[in-house]
Amino acid sequence: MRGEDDRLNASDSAYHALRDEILSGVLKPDDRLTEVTLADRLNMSRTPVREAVKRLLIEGFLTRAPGEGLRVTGLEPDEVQQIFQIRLKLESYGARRAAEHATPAEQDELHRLAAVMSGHTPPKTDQDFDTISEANAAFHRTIMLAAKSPRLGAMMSLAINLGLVLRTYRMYDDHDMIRQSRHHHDIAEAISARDPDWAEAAMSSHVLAAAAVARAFKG
Amino acid sequence: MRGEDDRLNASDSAYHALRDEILSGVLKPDDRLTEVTLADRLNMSRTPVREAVKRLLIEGFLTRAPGEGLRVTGLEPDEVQQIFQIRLKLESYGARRAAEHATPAEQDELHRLAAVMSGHTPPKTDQDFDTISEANAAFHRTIMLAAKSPRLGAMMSLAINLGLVLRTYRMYDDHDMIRQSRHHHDIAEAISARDPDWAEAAMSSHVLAAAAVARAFKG
DNA sequence: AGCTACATCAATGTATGCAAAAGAAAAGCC
DNA sequence: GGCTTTTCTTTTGCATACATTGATGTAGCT
Repeated sequence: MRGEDDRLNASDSAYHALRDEILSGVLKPDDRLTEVTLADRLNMSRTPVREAVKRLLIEGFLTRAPGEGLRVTGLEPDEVQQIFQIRLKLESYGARRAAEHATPAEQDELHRLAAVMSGHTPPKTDQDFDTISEANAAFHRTIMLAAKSPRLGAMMSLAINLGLVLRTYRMYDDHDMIRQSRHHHDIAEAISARDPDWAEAAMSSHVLAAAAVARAFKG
Repeated sequence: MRGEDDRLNASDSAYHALRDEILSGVLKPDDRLTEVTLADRLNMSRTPVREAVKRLLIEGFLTRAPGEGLRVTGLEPDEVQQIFQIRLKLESYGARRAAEHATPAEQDELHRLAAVMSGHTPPKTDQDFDTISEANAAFHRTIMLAAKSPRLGAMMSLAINLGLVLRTYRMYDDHDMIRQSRHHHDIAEAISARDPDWAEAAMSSHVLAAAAVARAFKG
């Protein structure tokens, strides 16, 4: 899943490149951008850049000033918590539905991913971090698929994109990551037990814990 | 807000045209489409159609079959209820935030819109229907604005688009519409009272009532 | 006859050129 | 000198041509 930018089409790689630059802070809030500028920077024509920009506009990462160009949307401190609130509601609903609709294969996959995560937790190397990060993303994606709701899927992918703002795992210390890993096991078990209430509560707890970490984090 | 298709750019009007055709059933689920076909039908080039299609893909109204073209996404009966569940969670959160952040002007606007609705309820003419429908949309949009959260706004606009599936007001009888109108007054009052719990509960009640109507509706 | 390889076609992806809208700056008018 | 008008520039919107990809079918070989 990494280093395959070549295999992606230009439109998608433009989208990811821009989003990463926004999230990582290379493009700072209130920076003025223009489609041609971006196309030059990414060595491609305006067309794919345009598509990427349009998507980022819809998702709220960019805003277009009428006659002036594009601006990176600033992220108020309060907004991080709002994003967690939205994820809380959508993901806990997703977990509930997953408990109702997950196939055996999906249940196994969730347990496997949870095991991968705990196997590398607490992380010792950057490699561990990458593995965990990927397994984490796959875990949540699998739950979304198991929820068997294309519409919810569309919403969640947006919310998860927003959630990427917090991909800075530097916020998490060892204790936090161990807890997070345990939560994933809880969620997988709740889904295997086909217990929607448990799955919803476990996911809520998981998201709220992450929100608390983010709230406590300074710097 | 009506009859101004001319003032919209091609890309947006393509989006609305296609979405309306999907929602109204002109384009039926599993219909096979192609970008050129659509461009011809709408008398424009592929470029704006492409943008519209991409957005509809993101929103889940269309899906792209790898080597085959585009398909209109079918709407399982269960999915209508799922959409209501999503709206329930997002809109009640929006109402909560609106109660915390609405300006006096926004509060007045909500009361005004609620009054417009009840003034035309129960509707006697198609004109009344249009007025109500518009005031209803404006009401929910105002709450979204009052919530003062661009990210939530992005999510809600997606959810509200999904909610358009239910714009068929034919489901509602007079009794339902009177109740709906009363709910809007409740919500406006809760927000004016700056009572987040009340606002959230009132909005939940409102959405769940609509979900119940949809569930009971056959044909 | 069955399989492989190549040709062909349909659909999407990308580049580029031109048109239109919106601001900003400069020139003319009062 | 201040205000209006015009033009120039910047940025986005749209169309068209070309490239690429993947599917289908057909011919040739075994």
